[in-house]
Amino acid sequence: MHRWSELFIPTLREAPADAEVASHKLLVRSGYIRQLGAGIYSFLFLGNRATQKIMGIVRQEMDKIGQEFHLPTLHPRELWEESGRWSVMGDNMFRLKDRKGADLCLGMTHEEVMTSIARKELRSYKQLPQIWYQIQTKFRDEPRPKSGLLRVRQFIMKDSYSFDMDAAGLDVSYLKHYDAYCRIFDRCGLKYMVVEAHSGAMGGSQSHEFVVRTPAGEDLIVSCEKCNYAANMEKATSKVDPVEDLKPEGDGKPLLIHTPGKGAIADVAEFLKVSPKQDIKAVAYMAQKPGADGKTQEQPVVAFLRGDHTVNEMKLLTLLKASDLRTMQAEELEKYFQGPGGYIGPVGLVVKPKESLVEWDPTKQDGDPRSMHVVLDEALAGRANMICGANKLDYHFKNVTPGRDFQYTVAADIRSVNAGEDCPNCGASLRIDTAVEIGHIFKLGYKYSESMGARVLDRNGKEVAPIMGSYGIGIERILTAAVEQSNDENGFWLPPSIAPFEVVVVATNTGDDKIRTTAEEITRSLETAGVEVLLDDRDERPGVKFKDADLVGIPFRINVGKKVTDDTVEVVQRSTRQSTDVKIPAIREYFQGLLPSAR
RNA sequence: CGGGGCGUAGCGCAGCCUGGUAGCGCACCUGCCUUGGGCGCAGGGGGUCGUAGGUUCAAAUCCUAUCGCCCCGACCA
Repeated sequence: MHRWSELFIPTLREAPADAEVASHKLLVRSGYIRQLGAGIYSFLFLGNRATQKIMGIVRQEMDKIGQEFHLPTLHPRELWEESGRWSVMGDNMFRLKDRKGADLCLGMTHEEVMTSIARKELRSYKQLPQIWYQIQTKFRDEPRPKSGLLRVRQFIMKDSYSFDMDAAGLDVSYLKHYDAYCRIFDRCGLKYMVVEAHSGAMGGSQSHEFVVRTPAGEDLIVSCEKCNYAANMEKATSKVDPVEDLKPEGDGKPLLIHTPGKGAIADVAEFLKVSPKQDIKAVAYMAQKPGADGKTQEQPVVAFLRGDHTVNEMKLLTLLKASDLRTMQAEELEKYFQGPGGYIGPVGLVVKPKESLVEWDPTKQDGDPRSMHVVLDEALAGRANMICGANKLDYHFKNVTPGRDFQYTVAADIRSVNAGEDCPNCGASLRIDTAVEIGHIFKLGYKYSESMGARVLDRNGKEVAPIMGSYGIGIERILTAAVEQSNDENGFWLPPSIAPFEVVVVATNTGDDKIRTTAEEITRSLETAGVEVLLDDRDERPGVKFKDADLVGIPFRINVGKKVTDDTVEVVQRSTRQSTDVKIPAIREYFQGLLPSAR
């Protein structure tokens, strides 16, 4: 029997001053967690019970599709060099040396370890497919840990990896995960969304994020008000609203006009009495990518968008197969555009051919040192007679038509979606919300199997690399998201499936023998019926116990009080505050009817 | 890494500007009292004022350095 009087449940009347988001304040106040350092938390009794229950659900559902391993946290440098991520991960990876001076790191994720097992052991197509998973602590040296458990440097993650013979097999493994994740998050009682996600500059073809909407979240999610379209900001698109082009002036050729001091889109548009939608916005970058020698390679890129749109740098990175972007310095603008910032434009540039996007080799010069990638946002395709910078201080062009007056390397979707734009599927309005990412599934492709030399023989005796997927779930984030979605000023309530206890029995007056013994009997009776019960038998005033019961996330409370003389107790549902009188002999049956559906 | 803020008892804070006995609320301990929403009364314990150096007769307070934590931004396959 779990007696509150004998347990360590350090509840606080006030939240720590440095807690900002609801889940952080409440998890600390309720005695679930305590902070040890920036982004490092201890889980106390209640917190541990909740996370253990979450892991139990994850394990049950994952066991239906895969096999659980337990892999090392400590990884040798050589392993990560094989995949190239020893350098790619940069400062986000915790690194250390052993006594002999050998480099090690703490695992951020386990593609390398899993692949190293696969390459040693998997020999034949007959052994595939495989799905291997683990529930393990991961380490990431976040530049800025924040928001309690939402962004931390050490956290528990369920991560799994699939190995298949071909893309069709990967589809099956991917779908198995998709379904398992839905079951897991359903069972955890979360109101989640599945969104299309950016699949990364490192390759990979398809990806979904599982997210929970909350103001505390850091992900931006675009979703349709009407249909089921949903995607994260890095991936989302919208229908381009039609714009009526300006009429050509003069002979219709680009016309140089004096626009003194009007370097910003808004100023130019106002000066010329047109909408920013008639302007071409230019953003010039140096795209970066680590070279084979570990040094950063750079090449120039300019993006052209409609004046009222903004660049989605993640889309641009993906398009360019680059790892980083930085905006051009003044002298670089001068070099490539012969013009100052605010007045750069597409006319007269030296455009790299489309093939150069695939052959990412900035060291290879194609004659003209001014040549660069010119990326046109698709919203500009088909437009005519636009306004743009003339690559000359205080001058713009009118009458500029893409394709006629300037060429470009490629036209693609590189803009960010704005709230209220039209859904690409159904045309209804799009909304943007913040959300917490709780799970991510990802088609990896051949990146790791190829770079690390995993090979199996196919049916024809030919050696092929297995195709991989990787799939993650943040255990603590499930708890955090659950708290974020169900709390008030008095505390929070968890679904019974992940709450540390399903019921808290409050003996309102422990000085009263009848009340105390009845509370104990009810607790024992429910426990034998398989209900997880916490008995609050502390010698405290009722108010103290009610406040604590409201605080600590337990979904049901039984008040054992004066009504025992009537053979009656109150059952209070934390989420609604609804109280029901139940006869004591019927209490067990009452919860047996209530809980299974709520679990 | 850039900008801002904060380190004083377990938690929340005051004191610092203007140097001189370290304080308040909650929590904790003892006793009494009370028992349906953090009850009341009385008594009590607990702090090298983040750390190191400096200035001074004297430093929580002024100066310097350093460490830690929080927030905004950058960053976040």
